[in-house]
Amino acid sequence: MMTREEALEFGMSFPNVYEERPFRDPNWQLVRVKGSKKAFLWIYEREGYTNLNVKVDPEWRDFWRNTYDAVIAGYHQNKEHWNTIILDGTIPDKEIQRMISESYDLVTDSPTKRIYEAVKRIPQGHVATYGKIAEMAGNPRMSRAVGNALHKNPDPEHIPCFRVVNSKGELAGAFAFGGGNVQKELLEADGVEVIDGKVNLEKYGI
DNA sequence: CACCAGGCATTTG
DNA sequence: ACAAATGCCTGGT
Repeated sequence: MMTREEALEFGMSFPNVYEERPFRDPNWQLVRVKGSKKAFLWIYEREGYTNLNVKVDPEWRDFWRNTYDAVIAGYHQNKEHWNTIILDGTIPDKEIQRMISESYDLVTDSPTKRIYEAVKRIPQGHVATYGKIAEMAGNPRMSRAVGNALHKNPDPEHIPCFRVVNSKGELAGAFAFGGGNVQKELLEADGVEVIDGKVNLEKYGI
């Protein structure tokens, strides 16, 4: 059964988080995301059990509450978006970890993040247009935001923005990718033909 | 407030 | 008929 210490350790294992006890009552402990300061895991003792508050998609909220007796509406929080997990040993640790992970995903969710996730989903040997990425990220009309997001790609190692081209199949200018032919070389290494600074969207688009 | 590695519908020439 | 220019959309910095 998961203990208070293990729950905290799991919460702290996510990127960009910190722990805090912002209330008068030191029993209440929060794990928050740096920057936004949004909390995704609350830890406290109540009625002899360690409780966890986690954010939950309203669509799944009742699923969890119905599946486990030890999951109830968020104590001391907005019942629409929060659940409380009572650590009484009746829920498998894996399921608790899943709820905490989903809570983290919810508070770190943003159009920018979805854009990066969409870019990661472009298969090797294929390309996507800015508009396509916008659509995959949830809003077909935010293609401009896609360009902005890719401009400051925080993790080129895992976010293959070289697979993104404009609606005509043209590559980005020399100002991007730190060199004139870098994107072309990356695409060719990927198995994508580049002719005249363009790729054939019929053939390589997704 | 004014930028952007875009895209679309619409207007202009 | 066509290409080019314009305006607005979008979201994050």
